[in-house]
Amino acid sequence: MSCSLDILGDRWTLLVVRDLMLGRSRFKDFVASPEGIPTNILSDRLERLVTNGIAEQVPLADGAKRFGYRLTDKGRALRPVLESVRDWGLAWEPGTRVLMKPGDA
Amino acid sequence: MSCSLDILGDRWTLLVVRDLMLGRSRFKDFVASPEGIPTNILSDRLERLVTNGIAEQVPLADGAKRFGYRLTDKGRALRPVLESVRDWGLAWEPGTRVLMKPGDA
DNA sequence: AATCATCGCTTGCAAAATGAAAGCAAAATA
DNA sequence: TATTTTGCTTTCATTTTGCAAGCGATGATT
Repeated sequence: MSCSLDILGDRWTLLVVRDLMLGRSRFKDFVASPEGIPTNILSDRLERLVTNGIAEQVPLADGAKRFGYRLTDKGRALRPVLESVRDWGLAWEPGTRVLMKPGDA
Repeated sequence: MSCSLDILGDRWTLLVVRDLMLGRSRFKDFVASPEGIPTNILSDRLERLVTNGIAEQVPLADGAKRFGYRLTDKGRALRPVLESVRDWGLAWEPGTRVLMKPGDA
């Protein structure tokens, strides 16, 4: 648990993972999410996700020079964590709404 | 998710919840956990857990003047979160060991 | 081809959170 | 009563956060 929380234990990391799980892959998409992550934090979190093997960089389109981000298997394995956090919020925190639906990506 | 992470999204909160789930209730017990939480942080986290309705204070023994902490229903509802985080760590982070076993408390 | 807007960051800086250590009064223990 | 333990609080240096501005490279437009 402690090791997991060294990686996941902050306000932003799991939100980025959620966006990745929803299929978003580009910097601007993460920035556009309703929570409004600061760009320097996003840079740092993406870098950490990559170094921790949770996400990886991929070329965006054929021959494009930009890159996007995508979850690895290790990253996709976080789905139960995201779902349990979401479900707990829905059940116990009033005014919580769903951004990630059960069947996504 | 964002609302949940406002409460749970840091390195220590879920570790304290885990200790509570294991039945620990006293300040010194949380301090004695192997992760070594600083006492000022522990104070702050216990206070937040109480104000967020995840834990509550209870008299320790009959007529004692000390108080301990205990999970509320809302706090106990975090079990799936703890378990999914633990399971992910076990599966994907090498060198992770189990402190909280499936059948506890 | 030239211009312009967008993208994916980085930098600077103030404010907040963290962590180590020491201190301390009330409670428990001897 | 004397001593130790407990449950914190305080202090302060360091790190992290968050906002804003800036900036070169890419992509789109004309």
